[in-house]
Amino acid sequence: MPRIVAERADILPALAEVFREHGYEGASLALIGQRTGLGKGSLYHFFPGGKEEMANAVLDEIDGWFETRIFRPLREEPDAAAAIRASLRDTDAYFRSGRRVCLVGVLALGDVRDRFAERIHSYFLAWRDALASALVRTGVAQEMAASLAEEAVAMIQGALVASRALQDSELFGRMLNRLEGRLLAGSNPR
Amino acid sequence: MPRIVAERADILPALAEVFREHGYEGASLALIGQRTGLGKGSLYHFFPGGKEEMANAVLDEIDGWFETRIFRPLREEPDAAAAIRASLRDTDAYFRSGRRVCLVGVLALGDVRDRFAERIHSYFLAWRDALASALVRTGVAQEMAASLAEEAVAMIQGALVASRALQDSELFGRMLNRLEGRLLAGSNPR
DNA sequence: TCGTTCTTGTACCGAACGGTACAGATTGTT
DNA sequence: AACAATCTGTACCGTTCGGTACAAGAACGA
Repeated sequence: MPRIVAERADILPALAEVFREHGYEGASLALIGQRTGLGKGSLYHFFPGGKEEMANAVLDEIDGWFETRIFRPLREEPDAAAAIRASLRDTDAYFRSGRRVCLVGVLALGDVRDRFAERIHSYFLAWRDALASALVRTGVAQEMAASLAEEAVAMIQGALVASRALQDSELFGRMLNRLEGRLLAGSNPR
Repeated sequence: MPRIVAERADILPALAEVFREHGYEGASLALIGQRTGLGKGSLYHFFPGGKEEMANAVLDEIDGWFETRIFRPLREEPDAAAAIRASLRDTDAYFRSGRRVCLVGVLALGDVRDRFAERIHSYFLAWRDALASALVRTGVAQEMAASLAEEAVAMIQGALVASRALQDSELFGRMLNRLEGRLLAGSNPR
């Protein structure tokens, strides 16, 4: 029997895409096997806990990506306005201008929300608070920053839904641009 | 065999709730039967086309509700600002302040999007255009109205995702209030 | 009272589901 | 060369899936 994959991290991207496209329940083991190129044997070797462990591994990777690429810069970057601009650019790239969906958002809407409630909660919380922190550092008042951040997080999720529903590939970009304008309205222009 | 339901319209509300809570694929016939109180025999008597026909019937009802309660008033009500305010109030009531989810939005994110693509598309289009029409009548320029309307529709969807993700029962209301402020910024106060 | 039509519960179908068991192939170490 | 550890394909488990078939009960006009 030939070896194909050395580490389970190697298949996480494919795994994530399956969950994104089909949701937790819609991602059958047959589909996962097909898209990752691994049989059930291998899948259960890497993920003894089955689908739930697979989903958690994917969520781990997503958490890690957003933490290093989005959340931490927003919290720590000295030039907060630049960090906000960069985070919106990275967000656009990550979601492929709306062609890709947010797995955490999908899980939040589905009936598996309770199973992953804590992870979903902390992901959204981290995003909102990191953005609020950056806004405060651009000179926005605490309360206003919290409102704007909450709005921004919802806007991004809503833009993903709307861009798919309206099948408008440019809607996501438009929305992010307007969002940038509103978030940085008080700070100096680039 | 006792008769329970006279018309299939009688079970649409329960049917809609099952689809909302579990998505299209997650709504199994067993679950539907349990929640509607009907056996498979009755379900297939009322909906010979199976689940797909059930979902379409639910979407029909949703379309109808929004058309009469939200879209038409937005397009036709002489006092456009009042119509916008009323539509946001009705939206809050319909989605139970975020505790209820938008079935059309859920379908848009899932892998069944293609099967219902046209209905999803026209629902979002109708909402956006009706709102834009009302905004124009309050004195907002055409282009600005289109932007605001697009933003509002996305915001509502995003607020549903965020309120569930953050498990914050007041988020949806806050968001609608801010939305009302932005949409009616140019018109006379109530 | 008798059919006829409408409605319903139940048994059942093949397929697909998530998950398990395990033998055999590959690999690295000795 | 021989060994254990690692990996993987396949067959199989019980359950649930969407959907079909159908007999029997209720309603109702004749």
